Amino acid sequence: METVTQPESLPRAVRRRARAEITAEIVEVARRHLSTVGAAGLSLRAVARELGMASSAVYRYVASRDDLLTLLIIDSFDALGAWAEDAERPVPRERTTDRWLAICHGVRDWALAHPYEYALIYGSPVPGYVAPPTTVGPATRVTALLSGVLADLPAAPASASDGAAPDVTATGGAGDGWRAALGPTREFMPAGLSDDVLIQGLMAWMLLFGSVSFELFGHLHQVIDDDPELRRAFFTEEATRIGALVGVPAGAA
Amino acid sequence: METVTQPESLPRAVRRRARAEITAEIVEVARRHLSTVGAAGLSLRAVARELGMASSAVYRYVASRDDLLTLLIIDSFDALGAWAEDAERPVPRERTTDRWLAICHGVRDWALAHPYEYALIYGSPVPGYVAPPTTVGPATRVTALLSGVLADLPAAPASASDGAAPDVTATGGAGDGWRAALGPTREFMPAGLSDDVLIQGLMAWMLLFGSVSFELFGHLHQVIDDDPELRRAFFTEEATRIGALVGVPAGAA
DNA sequence: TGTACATCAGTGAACGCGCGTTCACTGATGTAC
DNA sequence: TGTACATCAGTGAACGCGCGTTCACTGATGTAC
Repeated sequence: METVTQPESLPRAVRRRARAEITAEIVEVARRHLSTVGAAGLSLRAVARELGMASSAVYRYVASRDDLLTLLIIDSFDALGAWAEDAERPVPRERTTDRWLAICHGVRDWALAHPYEYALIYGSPVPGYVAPPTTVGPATRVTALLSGVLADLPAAPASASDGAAPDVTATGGAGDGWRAALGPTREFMPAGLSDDVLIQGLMAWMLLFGSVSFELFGHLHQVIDDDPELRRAFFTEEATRIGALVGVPAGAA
Repeated sequence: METVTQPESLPRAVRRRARAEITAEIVEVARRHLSTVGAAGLSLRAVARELGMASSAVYRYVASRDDLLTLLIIDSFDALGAWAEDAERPVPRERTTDRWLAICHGVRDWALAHPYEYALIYGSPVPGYVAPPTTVGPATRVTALLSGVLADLPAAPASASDGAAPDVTATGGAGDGWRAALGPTREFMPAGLSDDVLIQGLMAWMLLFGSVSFELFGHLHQVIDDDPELRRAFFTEEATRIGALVGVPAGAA
């Protein structure tokens, strides 16, 4: 009766599930610790202590401190991506401006609610830590959302038509090296997009995260009013203008 | 003969100079350590060790580890500011485009040459550390340079004339809160600038540092070609387009 | 010119702490014959 | 149904390390009378 490739015995499956649950609990506690102590101060022992287990026991679930960091990074990228997706989902597909704003605000709201996780993924690299390739997938979820909106724009996205600056395309003497630099981006983007669209898109992406980082890391202190409502209004205006850089119409859709 | 307010005895002055020299040496060593170990890992004991003095001796010069961090932060802002100033200085005043590019490249070059100092001032905040007001002055040097260029633009800076997107000024329904949020900025800028000019300037500023941060913190991996020359060309194009956002002409001046 | 005193850079030991990781082990649970 | 074996979560002690900060002190140098 036993087939040759019996898939997995039941007790083994139970154990595996338990493993996964405890690993999740470890990551969860680590995430909380991150919020008080930062990435560099994160300690396996402290996590174990809070979970009431011997520090050595954690090594059954996590290979090393760096491994735990990796789990946290993936988790954070995923949480941010999911949050932004949730923010966009209820908006009807044709309301591209509102979708764009929803995504931008989604990123900012998540960052404000999870400042240390945001700093973990968009702040200074942890010295001595190298992110493994496992982390790149989750990192692209927001990018995918943003370019999804651009793909749904009615007219030719950006280029000479709307808000974007068209006459800048030809560089002032510096040459065309920047076009070659776009190589890796072109791999991941739908074919046929002009260099101009690509670089404007990248700049919009960097400006979005640059703005959120500046706000979160305190560089808007004594620059933009501290009042949360005003900050939000300022960001809305910013996000609108960022959208305009890539052809998202500014007026209400 | 002795006047009432004798200014300072010579030996006291000598001692003071010695103090300043040793303090500078401590900061210098700390800066080097920063490059291998990051802000969170910076250790007074390690610095003392390298200087060949007892760890307790450092406390004659520096009140605490946080105090040393503050010195490093001020130092870094100053170094970045000086570097950018040096980059702009040789460019003739009327060549505004070249000045703009020189400043942008100055920021980037310094950041690439001093990644950990850059991360110290523009990366994640160090948990538990609060920057004292002493640090704000040096932090504004680059900003001053950038707005200096804008002030020298021939026509009305930005607004409806050139590359910037003019029709975005009126927001799509979100209201005018963002104008109020500009309050602190208006204090530090020459009077008479429109809200539009201010917000575009802020966005240019954030995009400049956002771009440098993204490159330095590894977010351009698999996005922009790794080749340093191509990266530089890409940044030149970016800086040109950032300038266009605030009315810096794109063509060769 | 000489002596009592003040200043102050630097020492070295100590306090009390936390860390990552390894290792031999116990003991419960499942597996194969 | 029963027994020998394998798996594996979890323990607790240990290794070897580094940290920030304090404190009583030495000893050179300058100062005031």
